[in-house]
Amino acid sequence: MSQRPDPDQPPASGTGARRPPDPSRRNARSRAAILGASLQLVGEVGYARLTIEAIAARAGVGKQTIYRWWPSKAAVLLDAFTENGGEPGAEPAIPDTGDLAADLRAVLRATADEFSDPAFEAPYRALAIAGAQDADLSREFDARLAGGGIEVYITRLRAARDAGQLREDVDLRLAAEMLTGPFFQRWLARRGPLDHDFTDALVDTVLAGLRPRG
Amino acid sequence: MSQRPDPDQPPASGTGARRPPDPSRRNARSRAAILGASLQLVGEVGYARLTIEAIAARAGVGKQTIYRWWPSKAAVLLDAFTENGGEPGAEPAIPDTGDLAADLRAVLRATADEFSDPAFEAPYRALAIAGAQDADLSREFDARLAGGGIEVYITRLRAARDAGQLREDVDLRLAAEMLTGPFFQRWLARRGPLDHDFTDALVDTVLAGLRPRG
Amino acid sequence: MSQRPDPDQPPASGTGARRPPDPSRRNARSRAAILGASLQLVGEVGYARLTIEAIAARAGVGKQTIYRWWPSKAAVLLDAFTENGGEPGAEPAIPDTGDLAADLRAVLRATADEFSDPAFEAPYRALAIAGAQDADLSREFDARLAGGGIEVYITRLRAARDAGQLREDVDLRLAAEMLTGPFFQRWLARRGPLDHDFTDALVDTVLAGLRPRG
Amino acid sequence: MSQRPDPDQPPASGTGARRPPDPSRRNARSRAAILGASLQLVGEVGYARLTIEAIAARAGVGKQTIYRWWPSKAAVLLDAFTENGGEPGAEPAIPDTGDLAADLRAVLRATADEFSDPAFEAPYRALAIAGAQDADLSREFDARLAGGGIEVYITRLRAARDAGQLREDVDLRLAAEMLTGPFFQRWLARRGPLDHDFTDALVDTVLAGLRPRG
DNA sequence: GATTAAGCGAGACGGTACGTCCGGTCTTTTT
DNA sequence: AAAAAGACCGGACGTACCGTCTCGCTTAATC
Repeated sequence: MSQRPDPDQPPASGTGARRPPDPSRRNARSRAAILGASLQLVGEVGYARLTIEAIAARAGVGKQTIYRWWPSKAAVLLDAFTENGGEPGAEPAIPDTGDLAADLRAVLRATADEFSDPAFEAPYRALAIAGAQDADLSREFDARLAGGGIEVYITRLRAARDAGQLREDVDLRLAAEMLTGPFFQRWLARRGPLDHDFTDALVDTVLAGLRPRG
Repeated sequence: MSQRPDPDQPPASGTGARRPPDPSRRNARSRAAILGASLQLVGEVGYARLTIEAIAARAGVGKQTIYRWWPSKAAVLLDAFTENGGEPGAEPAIPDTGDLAADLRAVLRATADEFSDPAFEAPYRALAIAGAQDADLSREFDARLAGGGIEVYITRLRAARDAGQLREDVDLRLAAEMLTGPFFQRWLARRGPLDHDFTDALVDTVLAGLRPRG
Repeated sequence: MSQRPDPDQPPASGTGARRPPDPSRRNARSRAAILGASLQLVGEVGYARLTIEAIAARAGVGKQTIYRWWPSKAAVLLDAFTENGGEPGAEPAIPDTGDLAADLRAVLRATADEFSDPAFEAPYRALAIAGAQDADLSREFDARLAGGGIEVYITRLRAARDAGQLREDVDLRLAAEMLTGPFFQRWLARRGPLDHDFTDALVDTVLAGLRPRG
Repeated sequence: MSQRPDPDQPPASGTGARRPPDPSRRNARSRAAILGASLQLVGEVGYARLTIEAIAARAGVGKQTIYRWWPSKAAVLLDAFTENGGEPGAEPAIPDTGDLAADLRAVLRATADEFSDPAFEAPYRALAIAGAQDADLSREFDARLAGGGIEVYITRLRAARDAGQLREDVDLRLAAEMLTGPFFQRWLARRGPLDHDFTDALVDTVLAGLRPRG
C-alpha cells in the first residue's frame, strides 16, 4: 500500500481555470426553453427583478445549465432577443427605392411600430439598460442587433450621397445618429410618443439640413 | 409596493399608512454623509453594484436612516446629484447673445466637458439607468435636472424663431430633441467620443435644417 | 460630535475578519425555534440528510440567523441536545450509596433506557458521528455532555477505591472506559441490544477484575 | 445470449429495474484506479468531504463507472479497504500459543499499531462513520473486515474457556466486547493514545475478571 | 472479418444545498 | 424623536455535487 499519488498535482482539483463546455453536446431543448422563459419573464417583471433562478424554474432547467453557457442574465436576454425577437443575424439593409426620404420614413415608422409592441419593447429596454451598465455587453448588443445599429443607416445615406441627393461633405455617421438618437432618447427616457408623426418629422427635418445647397 | 398589512394595527390609524417622519428633526450631518457616500460609491462600483448597506456603512449611518428619508437608492442618488453635482435648483437658461449657433455650440461644448468628468458622469449614468427602469423616477429626474432637460433648449429656440432666425413652422420640441438625442445616445451607449467636433457639427447640421428657406 | 470613525476606510468593507455578533441582542424565540427544529429533523431524516435550509424553514427563520450564531449543523445540534435532551450543564454525579455495583448498575440501566428512546438516540448518534469526523467538535461534545463523559465514572470509582472496595493500583480511567466502551461500541455499531442484562453483566464482569485480591 | 431487453418483463417497462452490468466485462484497471483514488482522497480530505466526482477525476474515470459498480461512496471505500488495506478475505484467526494473555496482548498491540498508521486509520474511520449512519453498511462492514470483527476474539476466548483458563459461565461475546469496546471508543472519540500500555492494561484487567475463582 | 453490444471517459443535465450578500423591517440604546 | 447599530426574515446569488443521461470510442463476444 502507501503508494503515494505522484506528488505533482494532476489538475489539483483546485479552483483553477474552468475548462469551457463543449457546445456540440449542448441540449437544444434546454437552450430554447431558457431563451423563451427569459423573454416571458422580462416582460412580466422587468429587467431589475428578472432572476436567473426564475428563468431556470420557468424553463424547467438547472441553474447550472444557465451559468454554464451564459455569463450573465443580460447575455441570456441578448441571445433570447436575437433568436426570437430581433433579426436572426443578417443585417436587414434599408431598402433603396431611390427616394431617400420615403425609405427612411418607412424604416423609422416600422421601427416605431416595433417599439410599441410590449413583447419587443421589454427585452429591448432590458438590453439597453444592461448595455448602459456594461461596455462589453453594449458592444455585443450593437454588433448583433440591427434595429439599434446605425450602420444600416450609414449605408443607405452613403448611397444617397453618391447619387447626389445629399451634400458632398455630409458626415454620414453624424447624420445617422441624428436619425436614431432622438428616437432612442424619446423611447428610453419616455419623453413622448413614438408615432409616425414624430418619425416623419424627424426624417424630414434631418434631411432638410443635409440636402445640397442650391 | 407589496405593502404588507402590518398586523398590529394602531387603534385609530385609519389608512394604516406609516406616518411620515418630521423633517425638522432631521440630522443634516447624516444627510450630507449619505449623499456624499452615494456619489463616491457609484463612481467606484457603478449603479448595479451600489447597495444601501454600503452607502450606510461608508456614511457611518444606520440603514434605517436611509430608508426613513428615501424610497430607493435611485432617489438617494437623485438628491446627491442635484445637491453636489448638478445645479442646485435654478434653471440655468441658455444664454442669448443673438447668435443662436454660437450659443448652442457653447452650451453643448460645456455639456460635453461635464460628461467627460467621471465624478459627474457616474452618478448621471446611474440616474439615466434608474430612470430607464422606472418611469416615475424618470419624471422626477427630468423635472429636477437642468442639464438633461430639453426645456431650456426649447426656450432658446423659441426666442430664435421669434427673431426670424428659424422657420416659422419649426417644431421646437423636435428641434431640441435633435440637439440632445444624438448626444444622449452617443454617451449612454458609448457610441463615440463626446468632443467639441461632434457637438459643433451636431449644432450646425441641425440648424441647417431649421433655417428659413431661401 | 460623536467621533466620526475616520472617514477613509471605515472597516474597509472587504472580506476581512467578520466582527462577532452581539449576543445580548439575540432573539431568544428564534434560538429556541432553531434548536427545536434541529431535534425534530434529525429524528426524521438522520444526520446525513439534515440540512441547514430545512432547519431554517422549519424554524421559520432566515438561514443567516443560523450561520450568524453557529459554525456548523453539528454545533446547532450540540446546543439543541444540551438544552432540550441532555443534562443542562451541571455534571450529574453518579450516586454513592456505598454499594458500587448497585450504583453502576443503576446508572448504566438508566443510560441504556435513554439510548432506547429514539428522541434521544437520533441526535446523540448525530453528534457522535459529527465528533468522529471533527476532533474539535468531539472535545466540545465530551466537555458538555454528561452521558458520554467518563469523568463521572472516574469520580465514583475513585470513591470506591478510597473506600477499599477496589484494588489500590486500579487504573481509574481504564476502568471507566471498560464500563462505557463496550456500551458505546454496541450502541454505535449496532452490535446488539442495549438491555439491562447486558449492562448488569458488564458491570459485574468489570468489577470482578478490579476487586482487591484475597 | 443475445439478451433482449429482459425477457421476463412486459414490453412497456418504462421505469423498470436497471439490468445489472456484466462483471466479466469489467475494466480491472479502472476498478483499481477508483479504489486507489478513494483511499488517497479519504486520507486527504476525510470522509465528509470525499466526493464521487473527486474520486472519478483522480482516477481518470467517468462517474458512471463508479455508479455502475458501487451503490455509494461508502461501498467504494469498503472495497478499497478490504482490497488494499485490510486482510483480503480469509479470517486472520488469533494465534493460540496456549497463553491467552500473551496472545491477546499481541493482537491488540498489533491492532493499535495499525490504527496509528494514517493510511489505515483514515479509511477505517470513514467506514466506521458510514456504518454508524447506515445499519446495512454496518453489517457489510462487520462481515467483511477481520480487524473490527469480534468473532475472532470469541473463537480464541472459547478455546481458552474450554481449556479451563476462564470461568465456565463466561459470556464470550461480552468478554470480546470488553476487549474491543474500550479500544474502539478511545480511537473513534479520540479519548486518548492507542499505545501498548493501554492495550496491555486492558487485556490484563479484562482477564482478571474472567479467570476461574479460587 | 464484420457486426454488435456492452463497458468506458467525458461531461451535460435537472436538481438540492451550500454559505454569502443584500433588501427592507424591527428593536435596542444613545443623543 | 431621530439616529447608530445591527439582528432579523426572506430570497437570490453563484458554486459544488448528486445521480442520471447521452455521446463517441474501445473492446469482446457472436455471427
